[in-house]
Amino acid sequence: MPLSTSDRSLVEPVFRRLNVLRPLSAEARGLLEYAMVEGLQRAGPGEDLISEGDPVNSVRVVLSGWLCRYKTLEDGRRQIVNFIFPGETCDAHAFLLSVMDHSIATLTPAVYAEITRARFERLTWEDRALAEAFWCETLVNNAIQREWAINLGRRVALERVAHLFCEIFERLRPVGMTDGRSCNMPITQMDMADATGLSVVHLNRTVQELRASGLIVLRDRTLIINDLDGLRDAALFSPSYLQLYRLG
Amino acid sequence: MPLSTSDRSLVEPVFRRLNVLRPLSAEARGLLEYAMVEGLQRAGPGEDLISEGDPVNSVRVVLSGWLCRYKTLEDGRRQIVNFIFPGETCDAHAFLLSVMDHSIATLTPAVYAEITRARFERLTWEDRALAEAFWCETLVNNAIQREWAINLGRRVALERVAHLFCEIFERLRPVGMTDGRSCNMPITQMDMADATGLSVVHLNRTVQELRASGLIVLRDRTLIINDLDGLRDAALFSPSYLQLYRLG
DNA sequence: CGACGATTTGACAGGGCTCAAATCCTGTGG
DNA sequence: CCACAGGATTTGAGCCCTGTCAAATCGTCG
Repeated sequence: MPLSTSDRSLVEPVFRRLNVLRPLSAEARGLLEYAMVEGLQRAGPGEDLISEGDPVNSVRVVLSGWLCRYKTLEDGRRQIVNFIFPGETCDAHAFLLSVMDHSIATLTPAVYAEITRARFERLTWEDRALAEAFWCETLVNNAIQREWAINLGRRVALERVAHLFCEIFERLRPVGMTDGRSCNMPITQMDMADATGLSVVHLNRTVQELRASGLIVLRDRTLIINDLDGLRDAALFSPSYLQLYRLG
Repeated sequence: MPLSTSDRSLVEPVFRRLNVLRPLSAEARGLLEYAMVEGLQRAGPGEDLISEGDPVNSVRVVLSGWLCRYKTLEDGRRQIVNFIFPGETCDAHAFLLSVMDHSIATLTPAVYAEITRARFERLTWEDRALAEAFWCETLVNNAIQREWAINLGRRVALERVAHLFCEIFERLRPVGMTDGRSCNMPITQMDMADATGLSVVHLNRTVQELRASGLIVLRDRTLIINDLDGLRDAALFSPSYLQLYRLG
């Protein structure tokens, strides 16, 4: 199957990301690209791609749209435990365990590539750098998860929300989804509340406080960071856990 | 080097744990045991084994004692993001990234085995089940981290502390460190506070509330769970994320 | 016995939640 | 093009959960 230009630009975020973690050979890129284009899928907003308790039989690579990992309590309380942005992989290795411990849902319309477990294992078996790149992704995810723990456990509301904005911005940047000091912010305040462990009402008031301080503008599904250093200070944000730069 | 009986019993928790994740061959067990016994180390309580920002050049397997992963904010606020119990591995694959994003410290005196990166990679290269077992450990850690996110973000103090006790108990059980409905609890309330994102004062009051409800006894560094089902209900605890049982 | 850390208690303040309602936005159908 | 519906955002009021500060008590170890 020949690749169209639009397919190429669609899969580009994936390689941008993986390349930061491990330099990939042209062959590896070709094989992965081919596998992804064959498994292209679309989903609307608010769809569960996979739910807690489901067995895992494939790997999904997000090409466009925002997704989240979340868990819920019996009484409906929901916590978004991480976001998944274009170029990132859900569950690169989740099939090693028996079932999902959490759910994955789209927050916006999304395009992703679904690769069967067998095919994914063949790909990573044949190319060590590719395998390591995917493992590094999992490890970075782990690090993000830890940062979220301190965010939820030890930062106050204003710091938490500021930190969320810093993280989103820095994670979107390497895949080319920021524009100077602004980026798209296609999720609802409800989603932000569930990501920061706050109530919607208080999240809203906290966002207004950040607006009033002049650090950000959040309007029309767009986030503008007027003062990145200021926002970082307010958030006690230090991006090293994101492993944004080429490793040693 | 012939192994003494005491060495054997020391490394037993490691194999109990790994065997749940992947059945290991006698050869793999032998090689790993040998590597561990060669790298035995001791640490006192409250020692950092490795700190945020440090490069990683070895893998540590905990044989006895309790450790924690933690992060701190500039102003000193600390969040324990996970515990490490006997039989568990710190950083099985952290060397794939450049530096530690968090610190690891002992909460009690501890014995652990330090295996160089090269040796660890040789071991896991030669035995696929062993490699997968270690990867599964990392994935389970990931799942625990996610559960902590919902604990910190969406459970109230009483639920959080109850959940912490449930998790500790269930993680100690498979390595034989529980005794009926009780287990050792060698950490301070300060540590529990930093693990649950509460202040020490409020943690203390919450523990008293759990005591008053008759669900637990916590005294003399020992936790007795009088009513495990009741404690689980109070915690909204569901242990599946711990992957305690043999997979597929 | 003294010292120091851990636990506990008290008093008080405030950050964040809940409930409720108003307003704004967006997409849809007439 | 306008009316309307439903969701998202915003505002208000009141309360309570949790944090802070300070001091007392308990425990342990030298």
